[in-house]
Amino acid sequence: MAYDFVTVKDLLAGGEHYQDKNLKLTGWVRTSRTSKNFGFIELNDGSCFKNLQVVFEDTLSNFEEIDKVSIGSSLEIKVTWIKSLGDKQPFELKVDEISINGFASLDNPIQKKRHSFEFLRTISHLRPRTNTYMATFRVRSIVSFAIHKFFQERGFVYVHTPIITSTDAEGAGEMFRVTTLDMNNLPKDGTGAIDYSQELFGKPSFLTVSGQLAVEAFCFAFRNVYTFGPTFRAENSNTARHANEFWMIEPEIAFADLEDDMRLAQDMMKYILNEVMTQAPDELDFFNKFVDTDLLSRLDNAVNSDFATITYTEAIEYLKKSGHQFEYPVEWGENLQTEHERYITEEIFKKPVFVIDYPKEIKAFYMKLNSDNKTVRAMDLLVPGVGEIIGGSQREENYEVLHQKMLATGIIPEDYEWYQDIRKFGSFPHAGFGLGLERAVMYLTGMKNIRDVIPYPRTPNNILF
RNA sequence: UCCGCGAUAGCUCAAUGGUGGAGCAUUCGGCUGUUAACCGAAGGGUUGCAAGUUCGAGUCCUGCUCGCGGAGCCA
Repeated sequence: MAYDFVTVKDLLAGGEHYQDKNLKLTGWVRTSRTSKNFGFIELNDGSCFKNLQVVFEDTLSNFEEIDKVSIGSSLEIKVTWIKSLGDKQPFELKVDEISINGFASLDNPIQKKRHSFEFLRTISHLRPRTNTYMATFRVRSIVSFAIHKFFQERGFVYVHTPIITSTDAEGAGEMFRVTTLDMNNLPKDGTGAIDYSQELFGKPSFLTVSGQLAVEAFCFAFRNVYTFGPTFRAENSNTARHANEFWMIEPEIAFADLEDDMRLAQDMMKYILNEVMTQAPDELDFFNKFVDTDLLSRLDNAVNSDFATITYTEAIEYLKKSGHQFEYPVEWGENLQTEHERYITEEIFKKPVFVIDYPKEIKAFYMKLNSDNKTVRAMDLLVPGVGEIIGGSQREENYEVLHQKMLATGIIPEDYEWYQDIRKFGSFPHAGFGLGLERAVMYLTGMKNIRDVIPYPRTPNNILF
C-alpha cells in the first residue's frame, strides 16, 4: 500500500483533507507511555512546536520493540487518518506500522522531566530537542527573517561589512586579535617588538566589534542600508545579557535625523513583534505559560502603544523625583546604571522607552553634537525585562567637527582617514542604530539568559562546541 | 574584572562534625485512553579538585577549578 509523506504541521492544519488517506510520518519520540496492550507515543518531527500523539496496539508485529522505544529514537510511522468518534480531537490516526530508524541510547540525558537551563547549556548539541529551546530557536529564525523582510520591503540594501578589520578600537570594546603568526615563535623586529609586517595582512587585524563605520560609507551611495551579521567583543563579561559572539543589525539611513531614526526603530520593533505573534503563537503560549507569565501582555502592550521618549536630562529628573533608593547615585553627567534603566522602563513607563540626548562625554565620538554643545543626538531603546536593546544616534556629518571630536576623545584621526573622508565628498545628515539580535529574542521570548538564545553560546570560559 | 552564593546518584535536591537519602530517570513486574500517566520492586555514590584541622569531615579552615546571581563594559 502506498503511504504519502506528511509533516505534523500539515497534518494538524489539514483537517478532513486527509480523511481515509494512508500517511507516512517521520520524527523523534518525545515521550511514550505504555500499558499492557497498547501505548502512546508523542512524536515531534521538527515541522512545528506541537507533538503528535499516536496510539499503537499490540496488534503491531513489533509491539514488544515499540513498547520499549526510548526518548529521542527516530521513527517512521505509517498510519491511516480516520475521523474521530469522540469529540476531544478532530481525528485519530490508526497506526499500521512503526519502524525504528535509530534507537536512542538509554543514557540520553534528555528525559521526560524538567531540566535546568544550566544543565542543558552543558549539552548544547542536544538541547534543541527540548520544548524551550525548540521554541526559542524557531523564534530566533522568525525574527531574523522578519528583520530582513522589514528592511527589504522598505528598499534598504543589505551590506556585508567585513568580519576581519584592521582598525583597532572602533570605540565599542575590546577586540579579538586575528593572527597567522606562530604564537610560540613570534617574529621580532630590531627593537624586540613583534614584527607585524609578517602577518598575512602585513599588519595587526581583529574581529569586528561593529559594522557601523563601514556601512556608513554605503549609506552615502544607497541611501538606506543595513548590516546583519556576527559581532565579536573580547570583554570578560559575565552577565546574562553579554556574549563574546553575537549577532547585530545595524541600519543606516540617509537625509535623516534622530527622530527619523527612532521612528525606524519603533516601526522595526513592532514589525518583528507582529511577525512573531502571527507565526509562532504556539511558541509564545508556551513561553507565557512556563517561562514568563507576563510575556503576552507585555508584547501586546508594546505593539499597541507608542514607545515613550524622554531626554537623558528628563530621565535624571524622573529618577531623582521617584523617591526610589538606588544603589548608585543619580547624577547628571554619569552613565545611567542598569538599575536606573530598568526602573525607567519597568516602573515609570511600563513599556519601551527611548532615552535621547546624552551628555557627549559618555557617548561615542561619531555622534552629532546638539546646539547646547553639551549633549549628543544619541538614543537608547530600553525595554522591560531586558534593558538596553538598541543603541543609536544621528551621526556627526561635519568633517571638521568630527575631526575635532576625535582629537578630543583620544581617537587617532589617521586611523580613521577613510571614515572622515566620506564626509568630504558630499556630506549630509544621517543616522542609524544597532539592534542586538539576542536581546530582541530575549525580549520576545521572556528567556532571561543570552546563553539560552544562541545555539552555541560563546562566553568567558565557555566554547564547548 | 569586582561582590555574593553554590558544586552530593544520569537530573533536581535533602542530610545537627558521628552508618550519605528522596523524587524523577533507568531496569524488571503490574495496569484497556494516557498526556511530566499510575502502582510495586531493584540497580545506581572517590560528596568538583588539592591540601589541612579532628578520634571522626558531605558538613569546619585554606587554595584552586567551574557554575549561578548582581555590577562594570555594551548590543
